[in-house]
Amino acid sequence: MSEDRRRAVLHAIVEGYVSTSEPVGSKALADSHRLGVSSATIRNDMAILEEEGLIAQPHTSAGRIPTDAGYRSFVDHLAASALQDPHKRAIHTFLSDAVDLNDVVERSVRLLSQLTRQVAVVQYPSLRESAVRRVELVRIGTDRTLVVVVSADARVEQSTVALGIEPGDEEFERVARELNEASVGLTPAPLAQSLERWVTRPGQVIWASAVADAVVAAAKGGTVRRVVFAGTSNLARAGTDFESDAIGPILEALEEQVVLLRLLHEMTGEGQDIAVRIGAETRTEALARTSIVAAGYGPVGESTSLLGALGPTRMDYPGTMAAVRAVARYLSRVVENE
Amino acid sequence: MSEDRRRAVLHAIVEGYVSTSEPVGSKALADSHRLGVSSATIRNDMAILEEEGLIAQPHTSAGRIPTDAGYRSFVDHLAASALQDPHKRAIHTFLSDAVDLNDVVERSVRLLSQLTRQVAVVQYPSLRESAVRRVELVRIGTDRTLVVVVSADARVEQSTVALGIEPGDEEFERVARELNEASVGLTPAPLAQSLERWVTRPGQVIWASAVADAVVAAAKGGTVRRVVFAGTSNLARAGTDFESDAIGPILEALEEQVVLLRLLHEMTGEGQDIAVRIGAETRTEALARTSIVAAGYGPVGESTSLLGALGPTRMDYPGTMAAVRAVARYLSRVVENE
DNA sequence: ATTAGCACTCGGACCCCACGAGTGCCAGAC
DNA sequence: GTCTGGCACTCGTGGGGTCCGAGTGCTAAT
Repeated sequence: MSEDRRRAVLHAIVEGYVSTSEPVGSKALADSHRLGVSSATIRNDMAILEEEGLIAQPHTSAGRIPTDAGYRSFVDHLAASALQDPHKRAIHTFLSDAVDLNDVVERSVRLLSQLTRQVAVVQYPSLRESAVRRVELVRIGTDRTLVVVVSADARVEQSTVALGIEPGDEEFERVARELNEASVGLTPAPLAQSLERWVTRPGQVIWASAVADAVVAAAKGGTVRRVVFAGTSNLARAGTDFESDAIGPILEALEEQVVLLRLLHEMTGEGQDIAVRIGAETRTEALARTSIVAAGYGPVGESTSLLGALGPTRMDYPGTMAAVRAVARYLSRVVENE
Repeated sequence: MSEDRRRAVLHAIVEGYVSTSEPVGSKALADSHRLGVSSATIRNDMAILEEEGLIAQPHTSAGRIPTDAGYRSFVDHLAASALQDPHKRAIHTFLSDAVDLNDVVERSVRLLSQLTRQVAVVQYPSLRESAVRRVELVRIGTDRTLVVVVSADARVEQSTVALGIEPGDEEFERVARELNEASVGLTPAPLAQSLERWVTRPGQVIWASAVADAVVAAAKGGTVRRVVFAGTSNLARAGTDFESDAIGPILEALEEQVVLLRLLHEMTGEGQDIAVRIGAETRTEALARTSIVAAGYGPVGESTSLLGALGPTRMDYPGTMAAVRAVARYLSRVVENE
């Protein structure tokens, strides 16, 4: 059956093009990849692959390069490959002595960018719902206050609130105390109810609701779901065939966190443990020549946050996927324990 | 005296080259810049400027471009120019509704990158010494704890500490209470003494010193002095004459925060309100073709933190300096009030 | 179904040359 | 002494033409 060989040819083309970044011809394939057939046969297969839209030739007298669809077929028929041992060790030593959540995320993103030699992206984890441990009000100026919420799972959220009026010190202290009494030990849902009651108490100060809203928001953990990235220099590395005018839009898209977030979010709706978007599949003008490999991570069962790697369409998919998978797995474990 | 005119010629060359990114010739200068002299005279001046090492020609039959020394002379003889009004308004609207310190820094760095159309860099502010308002211990796992220090000036620092043993709940609560008693209301210096006494109390638990160290460190505000940047896409913008292989090293240098920190630090040791490093003056291989404009900011009198803009040597120095100065000033005021 | 052979295509490298921007210098004017 | 007009010279850029060879598609043979 030539079906299998055609797939082998496609694989060989992808691998060849990825490693050399030059179109690969039928002769080169016949020589190096010991497929057991002659170049003429390969040419026939190539003609079919081209008809199917999986490969293309930049110009008549050149070899073939994979199309987006070609890469797609390649990754779809890829068996999960394991990460190399030295890399595994790197993950361990790199992440094991992180001091807090920020640090974990920061280290992860750097690590991932080094392993993949691509741009790495890590979304801050959304920890699961947990009870409020303490609420702290700190006065700023005369009519504003900082609200700090410490949750039982060691998260600290803060935000500032404008009070509208200038409460006396005594009133301020009293409200802070009452607020704690109404909040401590509660998870978001009951917390919201409890504070609702607290705010509507007869004689309650008018700035209570502003503060209560801030506490609820902080407890939901949800301020903004930030994304950090690292390894942008890999975009300009020799071997990535980006022109300098192609790099600009990519960097813009990265800084435009909204775009990334939307994209990552779309990608995990799909159920698999790891998702790949190739070229135009990103449906983003600036990223038309890039691919993204993303995986979810988080406590077992609910992988609620995302991380991934972004690089040229012509990337090492197996290696990148292995690295992303490995880091996601490790990070899940870390988040679990925190 | 031709001295003045030579300087005018240099200025004109810098301005011309900055705006067109093409070497400027004597004829073009005579025509456009109405210096009142003919191209021949300008040629003579150019010959002298070239001897002085302020300008150079890429090849024999091309115009002149400024050397690093030329730019240096240009900025040294620059009168401080004011920022355009619309930009001033932009600063105000952009920064006025930031919610917390993180947000302020984040917004500042974006703003600065937009104003200058360069890569903007902002170092996190080091707030002045202030008293500890509250210390919170939150248990993580069995033998680790999160230490949260809230200071009177609305800063929140956190770090995790390994305890070495697994204290009982009751012991844990007691230590937390005592720790607060020994800490609240103190500024770093007396705090250190107080905690020293506390740790050496007879019968004190052995993990007290680890926690105390963390509190002192947090109170000093000093964890890590992070640097954030934005606008990296400006490096690849059309008009910056960076090749894509020049961009890589620059991005690397940016991610390598150490390099930036050292550089920024060097720059403010010099006393002026604003410092400029041009090309090779950065003494950093990767940044040989870039310039940095930096200013300190912080509470009046002590501008302890830094921000700046980084771009190609061929940058708009007056505009960039005005923007950096303006943002630094505004940020100082914000930090002052927080 | 595979292979050997062959004519054909076309992009890239190379060379050559003309063009013109820009220079340096000199002799003359103010 | 300073500036200017003029002129010969330099050299990088870009257009046009040619050659080369990698790689192809097709056909006939196995």
